[in-house]
Amino acid sequence: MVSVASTATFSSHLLDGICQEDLGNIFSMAENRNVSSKEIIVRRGDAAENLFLLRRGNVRYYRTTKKGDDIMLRWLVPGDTFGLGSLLREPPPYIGTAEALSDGEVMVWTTTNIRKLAAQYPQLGENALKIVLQYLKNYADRHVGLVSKSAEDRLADVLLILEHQRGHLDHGNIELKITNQQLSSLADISPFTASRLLNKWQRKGTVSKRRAKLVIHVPEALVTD
Amino acid sequence: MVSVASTATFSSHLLDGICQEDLGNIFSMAENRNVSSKEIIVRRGDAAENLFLLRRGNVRYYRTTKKGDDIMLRWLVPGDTFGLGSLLREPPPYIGTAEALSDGEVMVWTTTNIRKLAAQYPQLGENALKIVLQYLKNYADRHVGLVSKSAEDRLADVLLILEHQRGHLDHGNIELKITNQQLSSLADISPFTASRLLNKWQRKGTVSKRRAKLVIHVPEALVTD
DNA sequence: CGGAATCTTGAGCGGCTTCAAAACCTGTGG
DNA sequence: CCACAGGTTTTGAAGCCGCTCAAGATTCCG
Repeated sequence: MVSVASTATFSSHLLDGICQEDLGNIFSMAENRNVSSKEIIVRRGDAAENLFLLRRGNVRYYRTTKKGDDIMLRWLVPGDTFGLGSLLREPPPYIGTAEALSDGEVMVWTTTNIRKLAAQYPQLGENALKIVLQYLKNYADRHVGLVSKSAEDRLADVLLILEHQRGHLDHGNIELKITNQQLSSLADISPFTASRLLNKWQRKGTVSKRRAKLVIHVPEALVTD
Repeated sequence: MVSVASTATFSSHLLDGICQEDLGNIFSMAENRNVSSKEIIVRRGDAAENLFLLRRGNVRYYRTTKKGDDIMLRWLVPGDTFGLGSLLREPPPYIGTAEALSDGEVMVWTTTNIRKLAAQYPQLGENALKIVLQYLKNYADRHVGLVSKSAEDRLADVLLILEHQRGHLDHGNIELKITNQQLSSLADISPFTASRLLNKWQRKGTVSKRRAKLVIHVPEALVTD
């Protein structure tokens, strides 16, 4: 079957420690859905009735302030999970809105199905808890950075995280499709400051930045700690 | 038995939906420990080998920046839980440091014991996930506030949260034992700004603030949304 | 080629922080 | 009972980091 072949190379922390057979069963309960660029996948405030596993493409998970500004809570890459509230008996609202940034694919489980699976495979619940705790740590880090680091350091941190998420293939030089606007939203700075900083680094040869295209040449130069 | 009597009036989201009998079993696996003011209960970075349930007293959960400033991640009240990483097979490090702010009591489970219990009572694991997701939402809220609201609005939010945590008995006028320093650390502002704002509110009769003593007279006046 | 999105650059400014110094509270021990 | 020491709070003045705003340049794509 096609799905078996495609799952062979696929990894997600949600499925850590689950054997091939069980995976088949778990996948069979999911719907595979294609999403197109700019599509809203879930909306903040709606009940988390689905669990999503991103398989292809990028998704931004964000909230909008009363003033109308977007704050990106998370830049999602293949293997990432969202909608974990769906594992609870009474799913709480989604914390943010998920928007596809490119065409992509997601696996989708309903609350009912994922809860059945979690009962059958306790590892699933454990993985979910692990992922949420990881998210929690990420928030704490970001928060500490926001009140104690400079705009420059925060943007540098974001770049390193993005590179890391891409699964640092041999040493930088991966092209990321991301705008200054989006970078600034991840670093909690203004797009203008982001532009100035990226240019500074570009002049030093640390990065290349062109319209929605970022390449990190010398990640080491961005390490601040 | 003393413990039965004392548990009767006790509630924590960690134990939601668990019947009296099972509670007895769960409690019997815990150690009851007294903590004294200023005692460090867990330290950031150590493996989360224990699950804690606060029964009496207050605890601050915080991190320290490289510059040496403390950032309070959370103000813990009776019923609150920390060290949820202990539920995982390989406990991750504690995200912050927990320090008792007064004499108090905690229940403590070891990883081994709490995992046995979670296997026996799936509700425990579900509650844990629910709590962590709640924490996640709190972080998102705080983060959005930090980048989009004024210092004044953030401090007002903190005051309302503290009041809410105290289980808003009929309408304000509860005395909270908290310093300006601690308030400012929760609101992500400087102690000087906190002092100025609290004085302003005091002049209007909204709050009373004396050395480490806060009373909120008119919570409504603090609502910003 | 036209138009929309993205990025750049400069100048001005503003909300908080920082720093210093003093006043104030509160528990303690002589 | 008083005085002292520690922690807490106040107040003012100065400064700065990064935001805001405006205008234009650039890139991409249909």
